[in-house]
Amino acid sequence: MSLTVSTWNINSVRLRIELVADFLQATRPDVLCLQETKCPNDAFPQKRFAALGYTHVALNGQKGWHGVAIVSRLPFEATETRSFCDKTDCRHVSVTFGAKAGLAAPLTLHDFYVPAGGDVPDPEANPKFAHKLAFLDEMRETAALHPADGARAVLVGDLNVAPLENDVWSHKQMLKVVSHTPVECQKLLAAQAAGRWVDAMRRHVPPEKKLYTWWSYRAADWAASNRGRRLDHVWVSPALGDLVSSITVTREARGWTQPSDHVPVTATIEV
DNA sequence: ATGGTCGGCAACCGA
Repeated sequence: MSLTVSTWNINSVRLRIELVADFLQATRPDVLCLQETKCPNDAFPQKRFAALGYTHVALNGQKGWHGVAIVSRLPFEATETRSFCDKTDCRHVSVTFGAKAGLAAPLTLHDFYVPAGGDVPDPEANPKFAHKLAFLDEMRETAALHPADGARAVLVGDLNVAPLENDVWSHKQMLKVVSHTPVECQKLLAAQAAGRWVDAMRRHVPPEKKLYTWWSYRAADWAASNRGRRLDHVWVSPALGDLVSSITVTREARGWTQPSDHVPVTATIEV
């Protein structure tokens, strides 16, 4: 069977619930992972998702900012949230699919929202950048993010780092801009390598080609200037490396009315 | 070289 998983930094799920509904009705992924829900769990628009067929929900939200959520048409065997850097920030939720979803073997899905890191790329001067680097180090060291041989796992989310040269509009001009500094890129790639994760988006779009999932709100004309970054990612364990049959970046979502600055990324996995 | 825009929540902070 095919499993379709979408990831989208929605920048307030309550403000943009109609955009989410439109996307779900058009794309019908089995699972949608959201970041920056900016919504406490008791205020999450769960009924709206249920009406769209997404009756299974795993939440890790808080008031005002951050927050992640997984909504699914398929039931979970288990859900989990993890905290990083000894903070209460809501930046991770994971679910495991299994027999209840019709899978012969379990599959774990992690949804991440990595700290943005502020403006100054110096951990001495900027505690937010220090937090981002520590978060990436902890991702690298976390045993739960090192799938065992043969295990089926997917890691998606807004990782807030565009690690490759063609993940940004200008590698040279972005070298000192938070999200593409060498230290962040190296730490993100180290976390990826430590878990033996496969970058599924770059399996489908060669690294020579520009690929973006985010465009700043500050551009006068985001589409014309096209100064994008690939901040959102889909990683799969080696067991799934050859089983991702499609990757779709819904670029047009950036042009919808009152959009998020991120667009959805959808992966189809032959499980 | 600089400033440009959002969202939450009610001042600015975080992105």
